[in-house]
Parts: sequence; C-alpha cells; structure tokens
Amino acid sequence: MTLDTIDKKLLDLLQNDSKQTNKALANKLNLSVTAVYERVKKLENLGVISKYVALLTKEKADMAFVAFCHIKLTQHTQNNIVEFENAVNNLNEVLECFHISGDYDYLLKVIVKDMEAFREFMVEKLTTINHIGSTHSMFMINEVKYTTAISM
Amino acid sequence: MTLDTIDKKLLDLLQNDSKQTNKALANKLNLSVTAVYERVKKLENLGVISKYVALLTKEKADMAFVAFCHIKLTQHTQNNIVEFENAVNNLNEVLECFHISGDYDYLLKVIVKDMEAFREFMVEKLTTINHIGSTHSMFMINEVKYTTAISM
DNA sequence: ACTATTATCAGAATAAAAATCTAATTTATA
DNA sequence: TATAAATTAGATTTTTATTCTGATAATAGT
Repeated sequence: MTLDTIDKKLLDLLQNDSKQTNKALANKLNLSVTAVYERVKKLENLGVISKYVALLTKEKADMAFVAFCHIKLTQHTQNNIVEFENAVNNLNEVLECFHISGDYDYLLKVIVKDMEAFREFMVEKLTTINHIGSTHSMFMINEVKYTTAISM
Repeated sequence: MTLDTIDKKLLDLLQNDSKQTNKALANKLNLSVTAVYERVKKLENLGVISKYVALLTKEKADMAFVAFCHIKLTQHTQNNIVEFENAVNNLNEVLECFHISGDYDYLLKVIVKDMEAFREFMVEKLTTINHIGSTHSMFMINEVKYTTAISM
C-alpha cells in the first residue's frame, strides 16, 4: 500500500470538505469522475479514510468549556490501566485521551457546557474512577487552532 | 436559536457518520426525509454544523507520531501573542493549539511521521518562531480515545 | 524487447440520493 | 379561538453516485 501524490491531494481535499462532489474533486485533480470515485473507494477500503463526520461549532452547541486534565495512576499494573482506560472511554465529556510520556500518565481533553458542568464532571465522574493517583487541570482560554486534517 | 431533542439526536448521528442518507436518518429519528433535510439545512445555516470532513487513520497515513508541546512566551504583549499565534496557524504539523491557564501559556498537539520528523519540526520550525521562552514536550505512547463528537 | 497481466482511466448508462415544490398539519401567539 | 408561523409528509425534479464497457498506460516475466 503506497499513496501517490494524487491520493495525498485527494485526502487533503476530503479532510477539509467531504461534501464536495466527485465532479468538483475531479476538476481540482484533473481527473475523470470515475477515477476520483475509484480512488476514494480504494482509500476507504484500505482504511486510510476511517470515517466521515460532521464537525460542530462548540459555541453554537453551547459546549464551549474546554479543559485538559493530566492524570497520574496510583500503580501501573495491567489491570489498573485497562480499568482506567475503559472508564475513560465511557465518558462522553472526554473527547481525547492519550497515554503519554512525562510527569503524568495521561492527558485528557474534556468538553462541557461551563465551569459548573466541569465541577460536576470532576466530582461525579472522573474522580470516581479507580486507581487515579492525582490530577491536574488546565483550562482553555482561547482556541488558537483546531483541525482534524493530517497533512502528508 | 434553541436545539430540541431531535436536533441533538440528529447532530449526534451526523457527528459519528455524516455519509448516511437522509432516509437512514429519517428512520432512526422517526421522521420523513424532508423533515430531516430541513433540520440539517437549518443546523448548517445556523453554523451549528461547521463542516463535513473525512477522518484518517494516522497509522495508515504513516503519520502516527504524536507529541504535545507546552510553550511559554517570553512576554505576553499583544504583539507577541498575535505573532506567535499566526506562526502556529501556518504550521501543518500543528493540529491543535490552545491558549491555556497554568504554568505554560500554550498547549499544542503535533502530528508527524516519526521522531526524526519531530526533531526537524522542533529545530527548523517551532523554535524559529519569535517570542518563545521555553518549551516542554510529551510524547504519545498510546491513543486511548479520540473522537470529534461533542455530546449534548 | 515483447507479451501477458494488472492498474488506472474515461465516457456512457443506470440507480440512488438530494433538493424543490405543494399542501397539510401541528405548534405557537395574539 | 382565530391567526400566523413553523414543521412536516409525499410527489416531482434535479443532481450525484454507482455501475458498466472498453481503452490506455504501467508493470512483470520470459
């Protein structure tokens, strides 16, 4: 599996607007509609494209409070890790969770309505998860950049 | 502008799969195709839905090295902030950048091919930006959760 | 170098979905 | 309660996706 220049351009276009027609894509790539269609299908079947989604405007959805939570576990046993990660996966407020290097074990991105909702999330959801040693939260003051598009 | 329960369910569906047809959505929501169509158009026009995009599988795109960079500015003048934020916006490797509370000023999410590409990014791009005081990088060991779907 | 095999592509035809229109029904409002 | 506004359903039209056929280009093997 190797992506050529056209594939990369196509992925770039689709990562920024997946609703444009194959005809529009064909024009931008100097290809026929069928050629575009088949390349897209190929990229979908290979799993390079994982899904198509609608992105929302946080403020318009009244969910504009963003926090980043660093989390340290008490002990790094296999069991603790699995239990913690499962629990996090079930929290709708957590959009991203990464196991990372450094002083803390995990970094979470949390989105809620406001500070009160965040307090509730912390007290009633996050800190009720087992094996959490300590947490450290940072609040978003401003979103400077947000994109889902990976450029190759 | 106020979103009812049906709008929220619709947004939830579209945030997870924007390629499903209005007929499929209509079935899930117990509505007619036209009703779905008009609600979607309303949500687009209101700006609740900002865009439709394709999401990629990092590994399949050979861009699976993820780093989080904390950055402190030398001074927080209006000018420094604007210049820094503009520079960051032009870096393709930076997918997310947030001005945050806490010890550091900014948190960046960076995606590149591998550690060597990250070194190159740091030396040739990030640290050439003016007004940066100090940086602190953490590397992703494992992606536990990643979604773009905000649940209301 | 030549042939067989595979990839990719273009254009036409068909199927499916989106978009529009009309009218009915529901909901909110005076 | 009457009126206006918003939401909905079903039919129709338009656009797009998908399939099909065949041609062309790239690749591998002898």
